[in-house]
Amino acid sequence: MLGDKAQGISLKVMEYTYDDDLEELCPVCGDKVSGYHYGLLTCESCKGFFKRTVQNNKRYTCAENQECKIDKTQRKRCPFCRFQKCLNVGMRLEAVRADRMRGGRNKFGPMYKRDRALKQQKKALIRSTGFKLETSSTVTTGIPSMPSPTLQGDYGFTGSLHCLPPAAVVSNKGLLPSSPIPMTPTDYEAGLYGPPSLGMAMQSHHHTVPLTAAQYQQYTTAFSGRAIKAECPDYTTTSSPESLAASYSSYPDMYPHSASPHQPPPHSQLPPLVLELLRCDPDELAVQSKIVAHLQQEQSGGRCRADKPSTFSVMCRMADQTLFTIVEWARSCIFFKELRVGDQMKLLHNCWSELLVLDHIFRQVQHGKEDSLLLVTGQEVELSAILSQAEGTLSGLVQRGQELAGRLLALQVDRREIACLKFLLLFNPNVKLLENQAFVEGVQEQVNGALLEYTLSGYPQFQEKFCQMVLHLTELRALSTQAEDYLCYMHLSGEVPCNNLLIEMMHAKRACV
DNA sequence: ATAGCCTTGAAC
DNA sequence: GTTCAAGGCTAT
Repeated sequence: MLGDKAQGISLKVMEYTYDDDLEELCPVCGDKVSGYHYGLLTCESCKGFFKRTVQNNKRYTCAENQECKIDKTQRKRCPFCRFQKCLNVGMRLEAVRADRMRGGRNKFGPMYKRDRALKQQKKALIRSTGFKLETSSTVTTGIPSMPSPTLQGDYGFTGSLHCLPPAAVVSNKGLLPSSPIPMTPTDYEAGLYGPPSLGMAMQSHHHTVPLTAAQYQQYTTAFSGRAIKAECPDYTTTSSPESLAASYSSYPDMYPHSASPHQPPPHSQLPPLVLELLRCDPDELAVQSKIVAHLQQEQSGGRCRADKPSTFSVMCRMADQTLFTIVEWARSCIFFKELRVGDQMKLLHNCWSELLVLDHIFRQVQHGKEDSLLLVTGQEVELSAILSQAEGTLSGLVQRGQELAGRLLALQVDRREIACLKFLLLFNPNVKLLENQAFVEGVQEQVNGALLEYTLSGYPQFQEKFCQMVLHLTELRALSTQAEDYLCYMHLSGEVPCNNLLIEMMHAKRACV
């Protein structure tokens, strides 16, 4: 068997053997793989199913618990769970063409090629060592790892993430749908390649199905057990102020914030714009589940270089994935999606680190514990563990973040306000060379107005709240600049994992300043 | 609606 | 010219 393989390789020279790929099983249903489809190797039927679903904008419901087993024999039974699984394993909506153009190649081509090369490499390594990579520790990395007994359990993605502390998995919105991704028995690693780069994500806007907010919600809903959409009126993405006003009068308060004991203002006090911005927010559990799934795949597949990735590199990958969800969020946002791609990129290049830091900070606000961090994966890590092992600059950054989180917690900043702050960071009128400067300024003003109105009516006992929050944005910006500098330094020292959207953003930003 | 097979066409 | 991942077609 091993001999046959080796011969196959030598005969086919260095060209990858297509048959090797086809040996794999479809990550959705376990059927025979027929090639790369919409981002990864899948079978013909799941390819067709995914295409039909996206093209025809189908909406399914699950008659059970949204956790139906999907295999070759049962895949027809629950299209909801099948589609959920398609998304969870990483099939890409963007690869379904909006214009239905046939033939040709898309932007995923190089990714497929890279994935093939990686698989090939890995197979060669397995052949030469006789082991599966997961159990071999022959290859080491130049990256100094920072092992810590307290951290290993939390950071180690080597096992499944069953080690998630229950408290961390439970959020204010419900439960994470059991184990995010049951990996197939084969060492499936379609998630190895990272998310498409920003350029790619942006370009795909022109040629593929743009992710509208409504679709986004539909898809994110598919991830989580909890349906946002089911709880709120279904209006289209370009809702008029009237329809907004009409719908929010009967709106349930779907975003209770858990961080503070303060009762958030009733929904009747929400300015329509605040409500709309809130609606753009992705479901945090959906995001969490997606990122966990991705990291898990990366971990199980990408073990070529190190058998225990360093804490820093794991953090980078988390941040990288978070950044990808932030880009996705922006792309689906009201106002933002009206902009030309050039402006979108300029705005994102300007504020990516601020959004990333705000995301982290608000997670800590919701977490509400001074002495531990809640990661985007839902894992909880003792602050002392981080501070004791992280190098000085990183410790400083973490602490500075904790201080800011503490101040926002004291301010009782709620989810609605964060939704506004994100827009204020995104629509920064100081960004140079914008094609549509006036529009960006207009959005900034509108959001400012809505936020002010919201804080005044929602927290009348606290007239200063708006000013305080905006002041904190200054500290947030300073913090994110410091974080960027640190990332740059680490990048130059060669300690940041490659193919990283973080680095791409950093370069893009530095190039245009 | 599903899934196997067919056609198409940009990248190589 | 070849590849192979898109979309299309059509029995089941």
